[in-house]
Amino acid sequence: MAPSSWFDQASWFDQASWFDQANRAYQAAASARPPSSRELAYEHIRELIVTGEEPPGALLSENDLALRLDLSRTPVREALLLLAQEGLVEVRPQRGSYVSLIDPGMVRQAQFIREAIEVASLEACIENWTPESGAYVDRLLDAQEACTTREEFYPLDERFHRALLAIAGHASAWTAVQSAKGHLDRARYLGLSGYRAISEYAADHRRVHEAVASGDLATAQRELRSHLRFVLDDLDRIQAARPELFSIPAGPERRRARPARR
Amino acid sequence: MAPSSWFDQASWFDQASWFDQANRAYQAAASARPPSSRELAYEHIRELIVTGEEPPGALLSENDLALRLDLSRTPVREALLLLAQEGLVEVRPQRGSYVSLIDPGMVRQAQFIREAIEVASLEACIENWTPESGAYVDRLLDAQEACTTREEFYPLDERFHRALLAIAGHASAWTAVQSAKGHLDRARYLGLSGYRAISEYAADHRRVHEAVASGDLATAQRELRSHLRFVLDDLDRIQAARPELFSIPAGPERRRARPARR
DNA sequence: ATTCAATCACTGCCATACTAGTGATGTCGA
DNA sequence: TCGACATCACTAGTATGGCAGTGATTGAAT
Repeated sequence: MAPSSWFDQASWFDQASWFDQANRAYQAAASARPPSSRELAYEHIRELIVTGEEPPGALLSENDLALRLDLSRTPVREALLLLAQEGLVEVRPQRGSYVSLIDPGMVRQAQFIREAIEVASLEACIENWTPESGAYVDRLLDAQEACTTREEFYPLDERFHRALLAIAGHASAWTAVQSAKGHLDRARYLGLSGYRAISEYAADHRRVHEAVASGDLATAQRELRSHLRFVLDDLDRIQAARPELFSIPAGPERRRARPARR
Repeated sequence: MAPSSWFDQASWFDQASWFDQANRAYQAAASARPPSSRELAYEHIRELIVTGEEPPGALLSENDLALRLDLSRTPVREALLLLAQEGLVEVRPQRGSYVSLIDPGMVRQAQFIREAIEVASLEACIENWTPESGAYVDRLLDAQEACTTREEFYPLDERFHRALLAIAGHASAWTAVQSAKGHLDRARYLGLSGYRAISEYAADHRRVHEAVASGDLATAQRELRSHLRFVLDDLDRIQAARPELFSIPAGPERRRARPARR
């Protein structure tokens, strides 16, 4: 196998004739110009949050982040603003910006939105199904089944779900899914040790794929729905294990030690 | 009738015992502190765009807006950033910020997302249905049927859809709906003279209400779906009538005359 | 008349300075 | 010992200035 051949962006777009124009344009625009400081800050901070490196409740000081990223406060601040709109950061005026505590209600909402969009897209997905898209997804699933670590699997997982939307012609709905997904991914990273094996997720994907390929809408919807809902099981376990990360019991706590005076 | 008694925010929240905590908290936080300059700028500019006062393609200069709103560029800039993420503004680095041209694909996506979320919420809506919520919606519909102008109707329309989500326990999904709704509302404002009368929209609402109240999920879904899809018909008519507002044919044009030199 | 390069007014991007608000800490008085 | 209060370090919010990129205008050269 040559795993990188269908893994890298170029081949993805070469083969992806059904990928809609909006997505191409977005990629083109993004690659034409070096990423702005704001984009760098956004990506960096989002990564910190989603992977749990900055856990829920942690203080995200504009000044501190600006120093760490070697930027001025302005782009950092704008990144935090976007993350706040996404719900991953809570800005308390004149007090501080914090990594949002995990609000179980919020996660369920995110789950609801994601499920609503992805399940609803299956109908168009089946209509637009072609041998090419089938072959693409098939290769994606082969790769997933060969994965052993989450780090390998997660990008492919994301690509699978994104591909279904793209095939349905709703690629730009991915933005909405993604902003919901931030909350879900954060829960997944915390529930890491994996109550459910990667192989099972891949098997879920395979079942959805087969149902879509055979035009069985009801089965596809059922399989996708149950696949997406596993996150919620994780959620309960995580909350039982680490209640301090959740918003119900307590307010945010200061995590970072106060820096020494100059 | 005492129209203002169920129209104002206070009574809405007093009666809305099923309204979720997130929403209360949001309202409380919003009312506790006077709105920030950024929020003012955001609301103001969004209003300009959605109502069509600044038509698609219009230049929105940070400097110009800052002068008009008597603010510094920072809050204006941040408002534009949020609007850009929402898709209502297109920022072209070093060139200018423009009111997004109406992208029919984008509107369809917004429609798809909105429909997916609202239709999916009906199931929980029926489960959670109570006499109180029924009575609230009923009064809302009475008020809608008494409306004669769009200005009266639109807020009530929004409240109806929001109430269905709230009853379903998915009130916070409204955020996602709303950001999609910006695009749809813009289309509605342009298609103004109303190919479809307000009374018909109100009648749609009534049918959805009755189906939900009687627990007829399938009918409720069908009615809501067709109700939401009428926007798309408008869309085609508007595009035929005013193609210059759409993104397919041409690039953005300068609308504002260049100011005289000093 | 046409081409092409210099110019320039304008843009958004980023850095920096200043402000007002907040809450913990330390101090003073009972 | 304990409580009220002044202080102060730190926060995000806002204002402003300098920058580099962009594209239309201009005017000279062909």
